Amino acid sequence: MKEHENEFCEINAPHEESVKKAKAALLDTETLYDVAELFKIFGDSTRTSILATLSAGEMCVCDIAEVLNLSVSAVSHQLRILRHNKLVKARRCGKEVFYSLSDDHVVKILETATEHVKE
Amino acid sequence: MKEHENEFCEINAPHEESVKKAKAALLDTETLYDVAELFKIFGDSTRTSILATLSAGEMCVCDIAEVLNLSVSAVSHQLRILRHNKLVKARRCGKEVFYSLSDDHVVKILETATEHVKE
DNA sequence: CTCTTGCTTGAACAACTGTTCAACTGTAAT
DNA sequence: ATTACAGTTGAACAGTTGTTCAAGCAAGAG
Repeated sequence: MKEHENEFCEINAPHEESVKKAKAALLDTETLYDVAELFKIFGDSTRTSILATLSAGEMCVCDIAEVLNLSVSAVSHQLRILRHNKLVKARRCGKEVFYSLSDDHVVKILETATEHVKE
Repeated sequence: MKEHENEFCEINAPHEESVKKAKAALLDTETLYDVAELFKIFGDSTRTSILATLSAGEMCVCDIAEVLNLSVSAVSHQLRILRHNKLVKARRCGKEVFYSLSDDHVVKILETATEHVKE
């Protein structure tokens, strides 16, 4: 990110205009970073599986692990990430902790992507 | 993924039903994997930046690098990934290679996520 | 209190990812 | 043919990520 100062396309002017336009239209770095960060959360099949499972309704950690054939620890670790990113919310009830989707957006995003994948 | 065979919630029946229901409603593993795979592509700020840049129109590698202040090599590597996942398409014109979004879906997905991030 | 169960957490480790660097290909101009 | 430029590619490296394991915490039962 430092030694390409002189690497302009030296061919023609149209490029300069194009570059200028693109730079102006570009979202701010922070927003792009946040968007990528959001996608990163969805970019793991364990997490998407957990989210898909929770779209059927509230469920405790142990049952999620059972449904997905994962260790309780692995599920808990991923739920922590989902929790911190406000994609799921937790509700303690005695010894159990029930998790559910914190937002309808989540379902929508998943559905859209699923459609896209299925073509 | 092997020593949690006996880790059922041993409290009550409702859980069993819940588990059964969730298992039935769950998308097949392959679809979930593909969805996660798609999100993984979007889950890197360099790639989302490239896609956002290309949403302004066709552009050559050198110019993308210029807009985003990245090395040509780094951009090329990421474009390769985007190309293989059919998110962008390439068009050679003399010495230059122009890239563009291969699908309006891409823009839509990015826009939706951006809205979500901006709350 | 102690014991058990449901869940969480930190450390360790392996697997993966993105960038850089250097070498290379393809195209056009001299 | 030689040179220059636009872009690609493979290897190497550092940084990140997800799982497992073991230890711990919280809450109800005895």
